[in-house]
Amino acid sequence: MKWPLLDVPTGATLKDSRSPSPAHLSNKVPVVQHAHHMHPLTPLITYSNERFSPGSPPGHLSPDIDPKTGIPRPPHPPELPPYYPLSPGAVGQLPHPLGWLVPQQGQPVYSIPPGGFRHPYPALAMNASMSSLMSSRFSPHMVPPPAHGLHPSGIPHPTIVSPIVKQEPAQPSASPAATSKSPVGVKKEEEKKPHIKKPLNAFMLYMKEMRAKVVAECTLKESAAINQILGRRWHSLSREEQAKYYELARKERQLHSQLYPTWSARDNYVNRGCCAWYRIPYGIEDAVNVPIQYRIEDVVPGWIPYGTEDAVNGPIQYRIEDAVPGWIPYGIQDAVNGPIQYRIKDAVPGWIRDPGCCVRYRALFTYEGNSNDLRVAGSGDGGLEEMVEELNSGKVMYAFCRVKDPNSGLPKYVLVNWTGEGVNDVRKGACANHVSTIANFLKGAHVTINARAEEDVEPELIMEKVAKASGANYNFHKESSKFQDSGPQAPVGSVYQKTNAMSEIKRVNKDNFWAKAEKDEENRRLEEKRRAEEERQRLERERRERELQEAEGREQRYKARSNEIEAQNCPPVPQKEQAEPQQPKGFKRSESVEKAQEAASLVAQRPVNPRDIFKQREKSAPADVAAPSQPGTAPV
DNA sequence: CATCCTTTGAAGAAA
DNA sequence: TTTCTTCAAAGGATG
Repeated sequence: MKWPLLDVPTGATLKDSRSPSPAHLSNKVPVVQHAHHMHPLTPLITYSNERFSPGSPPGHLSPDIDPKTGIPRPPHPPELPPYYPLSPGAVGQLPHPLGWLVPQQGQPVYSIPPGGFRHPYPALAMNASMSSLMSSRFSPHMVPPPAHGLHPSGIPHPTIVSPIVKQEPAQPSASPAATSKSPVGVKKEEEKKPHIKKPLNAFMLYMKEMRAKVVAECTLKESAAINQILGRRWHSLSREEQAKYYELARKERQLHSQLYPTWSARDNYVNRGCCAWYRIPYGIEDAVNVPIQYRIEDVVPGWIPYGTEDAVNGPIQYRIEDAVPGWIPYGIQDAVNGPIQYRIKDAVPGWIRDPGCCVRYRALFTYEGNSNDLRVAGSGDGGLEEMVEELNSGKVMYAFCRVKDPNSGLPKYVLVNWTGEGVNDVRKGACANHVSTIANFLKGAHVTINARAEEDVEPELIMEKVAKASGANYNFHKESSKFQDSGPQAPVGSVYQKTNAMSEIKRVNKDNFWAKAEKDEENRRLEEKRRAEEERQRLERERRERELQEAEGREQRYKARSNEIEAQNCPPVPQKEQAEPQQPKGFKRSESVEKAQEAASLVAQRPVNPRDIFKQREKSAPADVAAPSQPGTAPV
């Protein structure tokens, strides 16, 4: 889902928190972006199956000969390998694998960002090779820190990229110049604050190494398709083969944490910190002075969009005079009282389903004096107990509180219509007419409770009702006896006595008038609730249908692409489920005795003889050969 | 030109 | 503790 309202003019564009990073918010800044074949962490050494064995020091950490280049490599401390793999397919395009020996060609590991970090190796003893590296390439103390994340060699370091890619959308300093991709603008930004990338995980390392190979082997160039192939290949790798990438990833993380001890993955989040969830410019300044930014075409004079939109009615706007710094209105308001506001830090980024979803805390509403103006009397993070304490026996109040459904564990919202015992009857009657308005106003409520005394709002009682409302664990013994006497009391039978209408009316008028009125009101509320529920279900149904259609579309696209991948005659993807004879040449799983045993056990569990499968495949081979000419019919 | 797509795994936040 | 979200890379496809 996109934010239709929020197009920040400075270029510090907002994004949906659930969608991938926009390119300009991620790392695709040409001036600092490394070539795709460059590993972020010094791609100096190629992976080699023969030379790496998990559990023992990696082969490349000892002095040996690079099988590809024939050039000897120096030793390295095993606990801190500064060298990282190089994509084999990219060897020819890259700086020499031993570039670190040749100034201007190699890249260091994470360079020291300007502004300074702590010593990159706080806990490491420096051996001879290490010290030589440090003196020539690593020491931030001896070499002036490179500006804007550039290595002293002049080669931009891939791990540190322009800060603009991750800047907060609402940064006042985000000038248009800084957001352009001009080298000058980027450079300036980089000088201010570098962006340290995440260390690559095992799969990313694998992907980096294998991508070029896969691309070379098939005609598909689209990365998404290549990634699918790589993902399948990754799963087909043996544990030993994967282990080396996990090990490399582990070392990468270790090195990263040593170089950037204060770095956190959260630093790269577009929205940082709990109080910064809601980075949506909402038209007023919050406590940290986020500037006013919203799309001009969404502005109605005198009104401000608050960052979300109703699926049906478009942007929800609220009056400027109702804005309260640090607070965001739900966008729902009645005719008189203006919007209910909630704290920015309580906002859920991305969307607002209903008011209840936004209320991560309880809220209490009451009237302003004797007027009908509703105001927020209090709010907080406490539960029902705290809420009960704040109910005033001299006031009419409405409490909205989130609780946890004891059956499902899901959040439920409770609306308490509170009429204090000390409220005079005239006021009671007047406010009784507001109940339905309130119920409509706070649509998210799953349970509504009409209370006059503290015993009506016992947390246990409320939770019982919540449990009942969820439909599970229903226990009629727990049913309140409140309304039991309103049903037919007399037994049906020979002793049945005809009801005297007049006396009944009299009795009702005298004794049960208020009870009846309350019951009528209750019924009305139930009816409204039912309608609201129907509406909700309708919307939910529509949403499901929409999602279903989208899913079908995706499925079709996926199938089409899969067919295309097959039709492209890409390198076969070894499947663990397939019989051993199907394994492509060079696949080294059989090298592992453990794997062979595992495979044997799998074969033994098969109800069908793999040999038969193989024979069947042989028989159907001619048909398969014809498949590429008909991509649409190719097996997925 | 900006964004999406697509993969897995690590980290952090939220439930 | 479990679940969800974000971001790492890549570059063609898409709007």
